[in-house]
Amino acid sequence: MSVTIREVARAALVSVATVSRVLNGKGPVHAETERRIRKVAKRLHYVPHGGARSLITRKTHTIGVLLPDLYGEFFSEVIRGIDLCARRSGYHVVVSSSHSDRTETESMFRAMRGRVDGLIVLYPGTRPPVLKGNLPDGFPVVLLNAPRSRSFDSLNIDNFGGAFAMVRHLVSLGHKKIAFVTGPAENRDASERLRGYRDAVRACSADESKALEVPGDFREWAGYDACRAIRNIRPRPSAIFAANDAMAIGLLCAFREKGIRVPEQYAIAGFDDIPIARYITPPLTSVRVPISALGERATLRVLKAIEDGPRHEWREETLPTALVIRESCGAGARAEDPPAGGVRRVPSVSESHIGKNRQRLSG
Amino acid sequence: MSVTIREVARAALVSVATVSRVLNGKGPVHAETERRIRKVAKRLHYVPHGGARSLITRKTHTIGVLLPDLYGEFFSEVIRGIDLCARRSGYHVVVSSSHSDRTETESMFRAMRGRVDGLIVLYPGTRPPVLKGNLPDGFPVVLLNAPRSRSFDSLNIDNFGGAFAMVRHLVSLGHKKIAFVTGPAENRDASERLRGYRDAVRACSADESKALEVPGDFREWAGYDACRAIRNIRPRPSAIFAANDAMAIGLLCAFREKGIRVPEQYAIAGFDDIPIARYITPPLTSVRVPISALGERATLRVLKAIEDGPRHEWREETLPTALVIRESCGAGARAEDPPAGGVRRVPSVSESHIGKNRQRLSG
DNA sequence: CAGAATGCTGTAAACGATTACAGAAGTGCA
DNA sequence: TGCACTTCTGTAATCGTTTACAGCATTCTG
Repeated sequence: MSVTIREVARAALVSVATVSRVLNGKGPVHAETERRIRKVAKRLHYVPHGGARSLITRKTHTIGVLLPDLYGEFFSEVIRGIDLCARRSGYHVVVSSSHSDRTETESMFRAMRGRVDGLIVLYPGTRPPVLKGNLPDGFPVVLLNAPRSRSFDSLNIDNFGGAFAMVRHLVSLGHKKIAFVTGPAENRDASERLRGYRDAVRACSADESKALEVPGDFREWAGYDACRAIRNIRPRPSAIFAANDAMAIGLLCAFREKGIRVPEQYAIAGFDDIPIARYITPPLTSVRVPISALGERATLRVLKAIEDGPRHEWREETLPTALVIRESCGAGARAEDPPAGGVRRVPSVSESHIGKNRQRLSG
Repeated sequence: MSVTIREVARAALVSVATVSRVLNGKGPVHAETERRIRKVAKRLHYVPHGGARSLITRKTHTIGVLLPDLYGEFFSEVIRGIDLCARRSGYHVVVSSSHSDRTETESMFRAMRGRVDGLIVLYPGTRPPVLKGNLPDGFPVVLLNAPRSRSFDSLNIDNFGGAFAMVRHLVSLGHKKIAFVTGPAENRDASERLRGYRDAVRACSADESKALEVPGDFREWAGYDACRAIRNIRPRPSAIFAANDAMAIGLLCAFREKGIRVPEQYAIAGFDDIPIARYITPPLTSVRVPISALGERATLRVLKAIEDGPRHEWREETLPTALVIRESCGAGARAEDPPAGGVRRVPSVSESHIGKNRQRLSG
């Protein structure tokens, strides 16, 4: 069906070795022969078979990314970070997403064998998929968002610290009763943020109470829904910290419908600092998360693991988050926000690249 | 380095053929032998080499997706559609993203050879990358968002129709002067939406004027920025149609800061109907785009092309968009919006699955 | 009991590339 | 002319699988 190196060789009246040499630019080849081979290859639309090639070279120059079934901005942003970083080192990236259960993820590990040189794996929930046994021993893997492990590189975002800092900030504004809208129970980001909230409430001697914790699931409507539950809390909280921006936005929407003023009646804060956070009403106080930096760091580590081979040493790393204060919590620091059109991200290696070529397509 | 089928065979005291037969479940193998082989394979952490396997079977059971350097919700949503659909047919999906220039994209085509059975390609700009010559002849390819072509399957979203319908709607509300905030010039969605706007303005005999077209680039701050330009337009428009929701949100933000009321002073409409569109202030009138359906259709077509082989016939298809009317344009149809937590998407094959397993992770 | 059918296993040839090695042809030098 | 060296090219092994074919036991059938 598709043309092979052998057919090119035959048409150019040379051996496959010579064709290979020309196409890879190694070994001396007569100029005239080279010209002829290139012409034939182009005419026949010859494209080398990557699988066959990597079989013998034992290199795919590709790294794989395994993601759970997630959505939203995070997805594209982390892949962007990975992609840009990998490309700088001449690597391709393949992504496989939407793995909801263990079996699926494990089958994906196996499918990656022989197709990638290393793997970046974003942990889906609390239960880790089985890595050993589904990958060759010593295969380079970087775990994102994973509990600490002795046998793999791992990389985390400081969800705990971000949540802690936000609560401390709210307390510093005079809030004593701070409600918290949680994320989904099985989600690690969510549970770390909850932990940060709880520890900070205790540390800052704000009011502790299970009644202040309202269940959510990271989606807009969960925040919208939480409105009712929050208004029933007695004594009444003065601030609400949502475990992510989407829920904070849902909450704002519900308050507006009820005629409740933010931040006058309730201070509201989110987490993630998604791009629109500063454009909504009122601009949302949030915690900035270095998503594309996460992708970059992960890539650097997996490339290093590939380079180091079996002598690679596993490490754990945590990326810091940062408070972004806007009007929704009443601190009204609109001036601190970078000007429209300016930098609105944490500095990162790719900062200068961002916004140069990327385009928004249908949202 | 990593264990091969030969080592498993040696350790289990059988031939490679028998190991292969056991692991693929074909051919009769003595129960005792099978047990032994499985045990050894597990003990040695044997994972078959996908490249080698597909070399001989001529099947990768994988489809590739090539995306330009884009971001936002669209990215994850289209991949989701593809992934779910592919999985139902037992296919894996690999994505390669962030290709900004032609050379890069073409090198990616070549890298995919021998690693995927078919390709879904989202067109980056107006200039198509060269497909022939970078892929074997007759390779199954589905083009997304591409100009009509005789030699490939192609799939489009009805940007033109959506924009047209929105303008007609605004006119029906009594607006005569409708400003339009454009997307980036090289973007095809953007230019189709602009074309829809222009044609509709003419068809509905609203006021035509180049002055009503304000340049944008699909990002929030472009909408924010457009505020100034729009306020300088004389005579003053009464409605503003932004080429996507992100810009509409930026615009809303700028108006709020200036104390300008929406929809009283300006009616505003967006395009895409991103999830938060209904949660902002005021809820945003928009055009719903069947993103994941786009992914699904594309997958079905590429799978069909793979199945059909050389006898496959190329087709072109356009997916409809739909008006979603909310408060930002003054038609105040809040009641038409589905209730919070309910279905908020166009029906699609995967509708029932959505929201079951997906999780939002850090935004 | 002969011959066929069945069940299990091994040998070896692919798949499409890369590359070590060797050989052929040409050149330079004594 | 003979030898070494360079330049170019071809042969064949190799990567890790799958699978057609063959071979050997064993069981069935008439």
